[in-house]
Amino acid sequence: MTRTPTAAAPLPAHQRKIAEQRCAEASERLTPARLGAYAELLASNRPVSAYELIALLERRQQKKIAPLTVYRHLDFLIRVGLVHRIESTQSYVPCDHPEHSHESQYLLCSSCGHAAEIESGPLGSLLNEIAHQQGFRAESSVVEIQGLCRSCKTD
Amino acid sequence: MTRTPTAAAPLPAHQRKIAEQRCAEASERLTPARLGAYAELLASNRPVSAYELIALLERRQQKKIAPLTVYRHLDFLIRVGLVHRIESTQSYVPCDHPEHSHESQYLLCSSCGHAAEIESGPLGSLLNEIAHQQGFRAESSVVEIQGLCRSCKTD
DNA sequence: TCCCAAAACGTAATAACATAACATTTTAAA
DNA sequence: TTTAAAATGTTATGTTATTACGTTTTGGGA
Repeated sequence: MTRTPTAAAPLPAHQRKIAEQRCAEASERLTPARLGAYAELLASNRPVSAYELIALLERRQQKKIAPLTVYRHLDFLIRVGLVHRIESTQSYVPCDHPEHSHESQYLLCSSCGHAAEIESGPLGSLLNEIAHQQGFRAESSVVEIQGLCRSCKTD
Repeated sequence: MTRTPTAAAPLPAHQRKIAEQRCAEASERLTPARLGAYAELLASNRPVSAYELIALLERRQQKKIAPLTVYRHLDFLIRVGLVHRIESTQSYVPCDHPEHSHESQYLLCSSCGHAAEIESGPLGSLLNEIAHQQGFRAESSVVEIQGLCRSCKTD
């Protein structure tokens, strides 16, 4: 029995539901192409560059995709809070906790490439406090810690 | 009385001395070209992109400069701790406190473009603590807070 | 002083990342 | 069902950064 080629990376129902919720909240449309890009990011278990994502999607869909197309989808996914951009490596990663929007804060392993999201209330508070002390109105923030994750440390 | 064109941006003696100290500590050579790039960054009072820096240096020196040249000088200046790279805007800024090496932590004004370095012991401690809790060996870190500075907030 | 290896620099080409400009299609709401 | 906004398609181009390779400069040891 033959199977038609997979048209998109599998997207667990749970993740799909959250994606739909976030888009509804933001009054944004979750189109198949956007969902496809999100699913592909989820299928990679590490941050990927925009051009890597293009290659993955082209392989999956067996057709050419323009860079602009993927950049638009990434902009969208970031806008609704499903994806974060890793500034120090110019790559993109699905948010680990997309239920609610939040700042991009990561531990980045330089050996295995894994990006672990930081969940720290005190960190957010401290950043706000620092900005406030300087008379600065913070609108967004980025924290990226480079190093070796627990697994790679021992190698 | 005519003057020869300025060959390099003026570099205050104080800054020059610190640059020499940092290079000595790092056993690195402070060449005229490296010093020229540093002086030009100091002369701009905001982060500049690598290609903006090329344009500034070309105008100053009245000659073509290859991108690689400037990237090498930037790598050097970052290596010895005189310059920081702003990851979220892909630009470069002289360190406000180059006396000692430290992580890159900035308040970035999206209106006037000013980059104000954050001096916060607690922030560094908290980042170390967070990494340590996760079994992560931190090697470097970046903090960038985007928003409006005190002056621009009121506009 | 001269030799030599390492560091710095020069040149050209190209890779990698991102957006502009403009036409067409899809969608959801009036 | 019309229609205006959103999304997408296509092409070109702008911006950022590196690779490959050859030459020059530098500083320390024979």
